[in-house]
Amino acid sequence: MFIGEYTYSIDAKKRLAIPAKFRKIFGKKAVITRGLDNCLFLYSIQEWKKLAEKLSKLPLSQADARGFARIMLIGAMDVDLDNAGRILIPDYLKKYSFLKKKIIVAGVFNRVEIWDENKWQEYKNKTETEMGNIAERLGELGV
Amino acid sequence: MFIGEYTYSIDAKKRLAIPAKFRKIFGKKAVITRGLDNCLFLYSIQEWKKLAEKLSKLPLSQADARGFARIMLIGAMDVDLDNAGRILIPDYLKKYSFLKKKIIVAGVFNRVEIWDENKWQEYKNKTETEMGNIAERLGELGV
DNA sequence: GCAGTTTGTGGATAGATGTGGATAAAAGTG
DNA sequence: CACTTTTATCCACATCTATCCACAAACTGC
Repeated sequence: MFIGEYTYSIDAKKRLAIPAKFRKIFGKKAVITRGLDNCLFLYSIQEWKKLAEKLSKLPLSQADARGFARIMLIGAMDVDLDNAGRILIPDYLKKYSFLKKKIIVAGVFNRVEIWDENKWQEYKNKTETEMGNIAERLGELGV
Repeated sequence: MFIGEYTYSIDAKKRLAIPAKFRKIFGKKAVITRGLDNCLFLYSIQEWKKLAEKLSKLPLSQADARGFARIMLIGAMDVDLDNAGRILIPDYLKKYSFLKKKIIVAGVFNRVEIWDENKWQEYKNKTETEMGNIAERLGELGV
């Protein structure tokens, strides 16, 4: 599915390009929503339906599950891709993810993540140090 | 699977040749990712799928697992081999691995490693001096 | 050794891609 | 209702990329 890291910038008309490789999967429409760690998630329509189904089945009684589902569902918005494969990001999502000008667009399996460049660097540094040794983890996975 | 050490250079169009022997295994496509010690790993599609499958089973809700999967997956990129068996290396991976002009391409079991020549020499020197110690450890392991 | 094949390397060219702007339609405002 | 502001659709174009093709060097089997 989606794979790879790309750098784009939001232009004067607030448009953000999606990598050509990803466009072919999305088609003309996609769903954007609040992600984790202050990034945004972009799903294809099919994937979004699957995810929404799962989220709706989370037990209403559990506060944390309910919160998780809320974040994902309430923030969601359907977006169109223009002829050049660009999308418009709603203001409230732009605020949520601190998007400025330089943006990282990254494929992670069944979703695309959208990060402000600074936030991405921050996250990557933090995670790489916390993660300790990649080699050990790979070992645990039997790779 | 992959065996041997080869030297190539990145040409003016940023293309890096893959040894003919390896091409037959890869076919037309491969997946390149951040490796260890500032080298890059090149996997065949089948091998990558195995690895990705394991990563995909890590729970999305746990921050550290999420981080690990992100770093591994977002660092990855699918690459095409042209008719002459050459690939294009994304800029962010070139930076990560300090690739300049002269490149070492080496087969290591189920993956191919890509090193900048200088980094490779550095690593080899370091490792060879530690070799004595490593040998002792292997002895402890009964090898 | 030699003819034919494979391999590494370089370049040409058409098409795709990223980015910006022009214009038209829609929505908001006094 | 007139006017401004925003949004959507379309077009322009420089740059990048994929795909071919060329060719010398190395290798192959005979």
